Amino acid sequence: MRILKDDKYNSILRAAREEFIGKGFKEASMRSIARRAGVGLSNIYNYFRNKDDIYRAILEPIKNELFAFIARQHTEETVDFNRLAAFGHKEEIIDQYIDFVCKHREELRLLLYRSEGSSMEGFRDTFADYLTRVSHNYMELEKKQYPATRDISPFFLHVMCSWMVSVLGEIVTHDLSREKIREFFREYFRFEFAGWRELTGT
Amino acid sequence: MRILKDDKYNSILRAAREEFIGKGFKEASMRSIARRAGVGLSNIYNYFRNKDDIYRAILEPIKNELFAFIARQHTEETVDFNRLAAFGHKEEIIDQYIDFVCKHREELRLLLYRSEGSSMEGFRDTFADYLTRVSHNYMELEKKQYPATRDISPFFLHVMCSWMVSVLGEIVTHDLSREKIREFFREYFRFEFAGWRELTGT
Amino acid sequence: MRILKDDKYNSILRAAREEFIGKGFKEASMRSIARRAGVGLSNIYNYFRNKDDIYRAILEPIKNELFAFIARQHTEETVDFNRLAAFGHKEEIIDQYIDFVCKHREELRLLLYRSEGSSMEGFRDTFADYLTRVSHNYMELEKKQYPATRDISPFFLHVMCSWMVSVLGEIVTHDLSREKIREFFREYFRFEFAGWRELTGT
Amino acid sequence: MRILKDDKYNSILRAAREEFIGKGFKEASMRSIARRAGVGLSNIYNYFRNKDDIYRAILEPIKNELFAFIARQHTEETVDFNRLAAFGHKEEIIDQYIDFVCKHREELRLLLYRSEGSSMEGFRDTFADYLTRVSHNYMELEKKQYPATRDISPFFLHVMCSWMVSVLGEIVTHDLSREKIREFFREYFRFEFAGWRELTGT
DNA sequence: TATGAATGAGTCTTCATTCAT
DNA sequence: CATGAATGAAGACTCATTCAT
Repeated sequence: MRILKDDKYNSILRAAREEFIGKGFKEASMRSIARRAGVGLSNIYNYFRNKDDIYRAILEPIKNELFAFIARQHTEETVDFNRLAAFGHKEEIIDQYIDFVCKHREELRLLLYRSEGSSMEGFRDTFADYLTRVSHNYMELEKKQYPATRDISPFFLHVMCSWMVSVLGEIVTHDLSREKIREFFREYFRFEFAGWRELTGT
Repeated sequence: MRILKDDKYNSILRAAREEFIGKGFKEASMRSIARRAGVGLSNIYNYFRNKDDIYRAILEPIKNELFAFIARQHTEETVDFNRLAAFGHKEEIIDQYIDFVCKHREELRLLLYRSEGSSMEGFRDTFADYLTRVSHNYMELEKKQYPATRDISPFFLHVMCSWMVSVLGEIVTHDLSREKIREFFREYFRFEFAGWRELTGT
Repeated sequence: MRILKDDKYNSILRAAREEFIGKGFKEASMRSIARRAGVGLSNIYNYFRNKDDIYRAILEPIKNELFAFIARQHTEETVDFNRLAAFGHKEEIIDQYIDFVCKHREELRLLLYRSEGSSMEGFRDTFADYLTRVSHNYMELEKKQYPATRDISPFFLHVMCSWMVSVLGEIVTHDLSREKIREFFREYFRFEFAGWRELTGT
Repeated sequence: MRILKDDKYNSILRAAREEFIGKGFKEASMRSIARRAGVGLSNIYNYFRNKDDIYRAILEPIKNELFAFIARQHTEETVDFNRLAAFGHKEEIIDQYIDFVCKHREELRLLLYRSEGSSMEGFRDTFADYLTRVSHNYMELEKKQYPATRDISPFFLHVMCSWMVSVLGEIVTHDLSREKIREFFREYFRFEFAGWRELTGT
């Protein structure tokens, strides 16, 4: 029974994933999910409360993983003026990121662009806000160490972060090889670092 | 009759605008538009062919204006190595842009993020591609004049342009005052210019 | 004005003919007719009372011509025992018939098979009944002259006549050359005549 | 539940039958069927996929029975030159046929004349073609045994078969008693047989 | 746990016709 | 004579969810 239950649960989840990825949240249909999963439509409601519940069950883990990854980058090391540059060159970190992105390309696309109508709608903003908060903290710390660092406006910081989000969006939208992504990141970090120095005067 | 007709036409358009802005294309309902406009549902179809037709009637002008604005920036002046910087500082141009953005904030948000299901879906990409094409041409010209200019990868250029799109998105999403926007642009252009010089080696 | 009016009248008629032939009565749409005719939709109602009115304007003449043709065959000559056979061989009559059929193939198809919903629906029956009545009269006369002629049941007569209708239907449905039609009639008359003699004992 | 389900299923089917018979396929409305059946409109779609599906559920069995009957007549006996005549006189076979026709009068009328718009449209042709094919095979066999048999044109054969179809149509259209039908068949077979001999020279 | 039945509001679009001008 | 606007009902079908069993 336990096993059977898990089986169904998972097959519903798998079916829903396919359906959502294929059609986006709004267009996805419970009927169709049930059909794909080989489960009675109403039986789905024994496993999930509603459509949105399934959606979250699929995307929340990825969202958490993503957030956790970001958090880790900004906490596990001591603040370092050259961190940003360093970050750009630390291949292992980039590799982890690329791994993650490639593994969840489709879910991320879903999350970023096709969540309208669900409780995850506005994820782009949520994510950008999260990045902004984290970055802001980071900059505060940095400023304590290097008081000469010039301020940048909160909104610009926000736009920078939403840029990162859109960068993520572009990557998952285009089918780039890992090598291409790595190349891109190199350009990206050089570009960003230069701009950053210009603004902060460091 | 003429006047009456225009009245209804406009009230339908206004009602539809509100509805679309409030719910996005997919969620907007013809019934609701009719109710808002104080018009018989079927009568709408004497003015517009279908839902999408109304949608386009609202957004196509804005889209065209936007594209025209971009095109104008890239054609009416001779190629100039310092153009980008110059562009960044030409207050009048920025002012025009800000005017436009502030005037059509809501429509642009609609266009960028809530057009799924309509014939305008994928506008973010369409716009980014358009920018990419225009920018690519511009860089070709520049390279002819300054052969030393280093190449940047097409994908990076694409990401840069999709950044501009997301910048636009951020601006219309947050309720910034004109002054805030202007401030932002100043930072933006300095940042971008610095990054650009780093990459192109100029 | 008169001329102008006739122009419109005729162009509506022509447009309607195309529409009806293309879609049948039910599926044909007034809007579409108006569009084809280059006439305002509501203006049609200045020339015709309603959809059905147009339909009749197109098909009644053909129907009348057809009925008149039948009537002529059965009245203009004195009753003659060998008439049927004779009829079968009188090439000129057959030719007239073929002319008529070929000229109005499409209208006849419309009339016979696609009039559902109009006041002409049930034309197959109407026509068969008409033929039955005419034939019945004819047989009465014949019986007066040749009292030995055996009776055939009214229903059989009716079926015979509805056969003629379906023969007409088959001809207009298949794109037969005039020669093929003529050949067919020869077989048809021989067959029919033989059967007829068997039943009437003549 | 099983019983309940069957109840609803059948009441939908019954309601649909009435509706279709009353209005023909095109004019029948799902709303109206639901009303007649005392069922929620959308609930119908738990039993049938769509309008056409219901239509087929009603008519396919009758169609199959009809085709099967024809096939049986033409296969279960050895070819026999006098078969046709024999067929005409074999009362039991005619009786079966009459039974079938009387039992499904209304469905047959529906099938033959009011199926436009459904997947059964063109049944008259389908049926006539089927008869033609079967008859053609039969004649081939006969010709092998009696090489002297003269040919008749394919189109004439086709018309003969479509005559049978229209005979069927006439029978189901008029409310004849079984006795009347039987009488009619006697005449019909004598007539047909005589014509046939005339043409084939046998 | 599983199911099939049920619900009721919802979708966009088309229709023939009438009315006021 | 001509028009565009207006009407109101109708079309088939889908939706996420709940209920009884």
